[in-house]
Amino acid sequence: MNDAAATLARSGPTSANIADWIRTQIRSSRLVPGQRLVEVDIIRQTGGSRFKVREAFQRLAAEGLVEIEEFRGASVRGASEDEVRQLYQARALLEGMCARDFTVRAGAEDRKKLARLALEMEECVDSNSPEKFSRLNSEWHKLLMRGAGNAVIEDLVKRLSTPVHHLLFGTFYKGDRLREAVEDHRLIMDAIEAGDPEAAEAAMRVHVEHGHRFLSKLERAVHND
Amino acid sequence: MNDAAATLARSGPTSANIADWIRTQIRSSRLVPGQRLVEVDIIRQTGGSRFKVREAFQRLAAEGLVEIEEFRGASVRGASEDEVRQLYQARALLEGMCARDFTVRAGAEDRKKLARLALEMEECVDSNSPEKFSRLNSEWHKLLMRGAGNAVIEDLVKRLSTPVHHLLFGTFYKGDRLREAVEDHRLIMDAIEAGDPEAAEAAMRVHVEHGHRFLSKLERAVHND
DNA sequence: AATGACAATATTGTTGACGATATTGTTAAA
DNA sequence: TTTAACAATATCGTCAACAATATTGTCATT
Repeated sequence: MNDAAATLARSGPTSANIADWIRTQIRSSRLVPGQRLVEVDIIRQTGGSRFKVREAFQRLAAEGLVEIEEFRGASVRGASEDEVRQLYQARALLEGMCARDFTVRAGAEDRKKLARLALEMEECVDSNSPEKFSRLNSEWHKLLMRGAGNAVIEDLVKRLSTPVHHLLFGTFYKGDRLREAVEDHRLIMDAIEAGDPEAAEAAMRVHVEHGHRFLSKLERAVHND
Repeated sequence: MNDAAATLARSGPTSANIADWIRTQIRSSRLVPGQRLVEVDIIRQTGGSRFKVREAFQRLAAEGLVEIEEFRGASVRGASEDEVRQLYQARALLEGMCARDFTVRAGAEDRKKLARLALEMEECVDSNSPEKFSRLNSEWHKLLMRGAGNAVIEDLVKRLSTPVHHLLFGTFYKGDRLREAVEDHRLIMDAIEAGDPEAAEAAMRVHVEHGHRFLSKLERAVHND
């Protein structure tokens, strides 16, 4: 039994576990922006103590995911359209840099793994399995950043991504978007394999910008319900 | 009396105040990497309650500024050479983008303010006042990002900067570095005033990279003591 | 029925006490 | 003198009770 499991067994989830749980709820839009996070509810659903729940709130507040008001507790913070734009611009720059670095610096194993992930994702389009695609996609982006030797950037991008991913879950991934993403990935992989860092960076920027556009369209569609 | 002051008066500093205080201590290297942050000490020095101090720790941990180990509490987290490299690369990209956006989007007042700040900083070189220079410099960078309409990026860059600024304080700012920075700023201002966003972005990247080199030199010098 | 004052409840903020763990100091044996 | 075992202290993690505030419900008045 590892440490985490041991801790879990003797005294319920840790504050980090609870924070993760909340993050997941937000990403899957079981918790929507503006919604209040009542301590007792979280306690019931996670089994954590009140103290740990509050610690989790603090961490999430520092990440900008929730907002804490005096005597009103924590609530899910939504991002405005302009904030989303800035976040995606930042991502485009940072991931673009990673694509460039990966082209130059990555080891042989990471290159192979990245190619294999891309292939698996292509298969997901045919078999129409958006959840698997979503998971592989996260893996792919993470591997690209870490393989480029930029773990700090990876962490940063993760933080940037959380507050806007509440729409990109499960059934929302339609066939068109999947095909577009696969096409983008192929361009990036080609550039990497050709050893062309400039092209890899440019292609990655385009890819992230595509994601932004797709999200904007989605939000407009939801808004016009 | 504003809200913050009122709160302060009736019940001591808030957890955000304490977090700020700790951040300042770290930046001014009164707290150095590896050093443990003993709760009682912080309580004595800030007047906050233990609960609030711990909340502050959680926030700082989420920002990556301190590390929390079980039963050993919080300690200041130092950045490795490679982490510093990644942080500066991210800054170069993000601030470069802001310089570009400022050139295109900034209002007339912000442009004027930015130019005035740059002038004041030039005077600081002659009068040899590094603390004032440092303050104005922060102002200048902040204004550039906010004037570009990228407040989220500004916040992000602030977080990126904190863990590495412990050396760039007070007397470390030598005349050479000041002159170099002023020269960089002048190039950036020229590009902005000429309405050349590409040049502004490029000049800003160079400027940040200069800052990185300077810091590296400093660390090597300190290390060889 | 609509509105405002007031009470009841729900929720959060704060404090203090207690147990758990790490760190330091002490002593005795090799 | 050095080291290992043990005790003492310092520090941290957790919890439960209480205080402060917000929210909701009720009732009388218009």
